[in-house]
Amino acid sequence: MTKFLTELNEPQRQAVLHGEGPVMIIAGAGSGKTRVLTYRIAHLIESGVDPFRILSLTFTNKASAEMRNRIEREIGMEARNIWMGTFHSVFAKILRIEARYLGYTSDFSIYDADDSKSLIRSIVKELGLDDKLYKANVVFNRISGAKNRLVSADDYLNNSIIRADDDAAKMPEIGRIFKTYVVRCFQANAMDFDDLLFNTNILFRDFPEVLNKYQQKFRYVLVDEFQDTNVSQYLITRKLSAVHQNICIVGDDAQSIYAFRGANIENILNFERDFPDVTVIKLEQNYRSTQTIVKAANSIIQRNKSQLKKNIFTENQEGQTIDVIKAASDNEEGRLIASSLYEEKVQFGLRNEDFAILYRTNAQSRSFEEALRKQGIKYRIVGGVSFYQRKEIKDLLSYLRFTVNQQDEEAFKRIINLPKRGIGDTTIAKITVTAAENSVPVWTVVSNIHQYVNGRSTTPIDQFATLIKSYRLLIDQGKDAYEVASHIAKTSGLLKELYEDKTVEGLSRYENVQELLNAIKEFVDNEENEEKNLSAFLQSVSLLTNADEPDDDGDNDRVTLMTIHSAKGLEFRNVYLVGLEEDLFPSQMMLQSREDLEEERRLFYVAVTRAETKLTFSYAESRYQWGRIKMCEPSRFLMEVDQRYLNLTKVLKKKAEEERTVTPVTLLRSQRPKPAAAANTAGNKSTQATSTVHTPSSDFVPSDTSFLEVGQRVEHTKFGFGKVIKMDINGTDRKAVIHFEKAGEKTLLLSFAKLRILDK
DNA sequence: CGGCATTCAGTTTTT
DNA sequence: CTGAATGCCG
Repeated sequence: MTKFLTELNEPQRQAVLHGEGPVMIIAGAGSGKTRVLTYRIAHLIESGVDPFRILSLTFTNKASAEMRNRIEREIGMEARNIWMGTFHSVFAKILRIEARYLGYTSDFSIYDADDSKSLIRSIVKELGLDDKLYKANVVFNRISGAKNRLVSADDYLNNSIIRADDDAAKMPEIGRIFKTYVVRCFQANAMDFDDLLFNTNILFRDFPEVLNKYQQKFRYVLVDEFQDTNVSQYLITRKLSAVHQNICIVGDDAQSIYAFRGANIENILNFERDFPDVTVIKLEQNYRSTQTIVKAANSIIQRNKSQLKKNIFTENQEGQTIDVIKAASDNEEGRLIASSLYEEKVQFGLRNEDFAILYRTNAQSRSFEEALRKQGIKYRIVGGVSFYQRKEIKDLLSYLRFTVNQQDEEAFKRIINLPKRGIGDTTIAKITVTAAENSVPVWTVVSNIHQYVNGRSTTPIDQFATLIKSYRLLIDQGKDAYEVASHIAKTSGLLKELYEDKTVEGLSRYENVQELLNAIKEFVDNEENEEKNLSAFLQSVSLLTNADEPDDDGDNDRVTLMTIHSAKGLEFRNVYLVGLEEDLFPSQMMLQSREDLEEERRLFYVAVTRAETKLTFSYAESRYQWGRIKMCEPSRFLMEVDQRYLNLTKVLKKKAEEERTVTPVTLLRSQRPKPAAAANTAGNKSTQATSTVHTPSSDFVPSDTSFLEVGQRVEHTKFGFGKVIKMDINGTDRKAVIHFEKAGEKTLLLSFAKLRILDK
């Protein structure tokens, strides 16, 4: 026990050894937070606390698995018994146990975002509202936001401020949709992600005996990544620790990047108010990164107005400056990064797993995949389209879900006519509407179809009902998840349909379904799982996320490609932070307010602080999007970093290769002429040439997104006016052939930095 | 009802 | 460009 205490610095030791009472640990990036949490839990258990009475909440399954492993290494198998997991998984578990209090059964389904949106779409249609106006995405976000603030549908309808807001957005009926949505979820015996937290709050609010049970049970509550909790989550933890007062929260306000999901930095402030005798410990020494990286990171984050005061420092070496790579296109960016990575690997004898490529959006992975594959560098993508989101997987899972929970309307809608059995949209709508009108689950209508729909061809529906009943029987006979699932896959016709599809995609879909069946087999064979039934499997699977997928083979020496969001909590020797272009990062959609910009800046901070030894930035001047080329400007964040820590040599080197169409290297932004002025210039040679006024970034006025396409009139600072006559967008790189009037000849342009797009 | 053609919107990040 | 949603016809 004492052995690891010597490895710790003073505040770390204090955090580990802190006994009873609330404690808040403000842990800067790279300050050994996970180690402190691990040791703290190990210490608690070694000093006699029953692992069953420790609740440890994290944000990702990965983080919790990681911590469990590390604790196991310290104290052995007892670690298994700690209540440890994500908020969603832990409270889903509790809700299963206590489901009857809320009128649910323990077999309730969990709706993912797709299910929720699909339900919202049906409701909008049923209420006769305009689906152009009430977009599923928007409505879903409103509802989700409300639930995360613990605003129920009734509260929503009664709140004049919210209603005024909706009226202003010309969507006065959102409250009604919300209300209907809640009723329908309940009838379907289903909860969405937000309900898992919302309903836990309801459970603890309305049933004090249940709350008391868990308050007594959990003597110690620990919350990691506290800066990312929303109100709903905070209230749960506050209630749970109200008796013992042993709550330990760990977080870093500078790394709060989930405000879009309802995370609330104010929770940290609320915490000090709600637990006045809290001990605050700050971990400020960074053990991860070089001086340069830490200082660069500080220079970024200090621009944010809202932040807790702390001083992150390191005693590590100074290290290299941050390379900046400029590429003409997203494909070139891929190639430059791949070759830089290769050089670095050879020069320093590194392994693939020492590298990470981080980007803002999942869609950016493509060019890096291509380039790495060409270089023969193995990589792994975290995120993207999740295995469990694939159509064929969701289809089989829907069969399983519906067999377990026959009230599950969304699962029903997926499978009722799959494979085709002659039941069309009209019939399906009739069934769901009838169910809603009579306030009964869909299954009641389906299994008694003659009572509800008279006349024609109800036979396919009867057959479907019989089929499901036969599946249900297997569960009631006590068959395990694998037995039931493989029987369903074989007899439902799903597998057969895929098997007969001999296209490449069809083959891979077939394999995917087999893979799911394998996963179920593994689940059943796993000794650690007490329950082997289908319900237990579905429960475990519904909260998995794309970051939790197993590595496909044993080869872990791979470069990691992922979004910055998924990189939180991780560290790599070398980090490439790519796609540093205005509107992409910071995201255009984020630039509504100062708070939004600050969140993007924290995201940038998170990315930078993932790097241990070497950091490289890159950006592209043009990007392929929706079959067109989009011009890009360097991100304002590149200019916000203290320039002393940047190394622009790579940019300069590129300049030599790139010949005639090169932008100045200085990280200044060229101001775009106002659209009105641009219209006048079009086709008028006598107008003065493009004035590229260089101004500091703070003066930057966001321009309209500009696109290049065939027929587009353009102006180049050197070649004058021109017109795009051909675009090669299928090759490895995008090229545009442009006819310039002044030059009198066709010119192949690879770089578009000095090209101005004129209005049509 | 099912199949085919056409239109249209969409890419922020994740539990 | 792609995938989803809509519309039309047999």
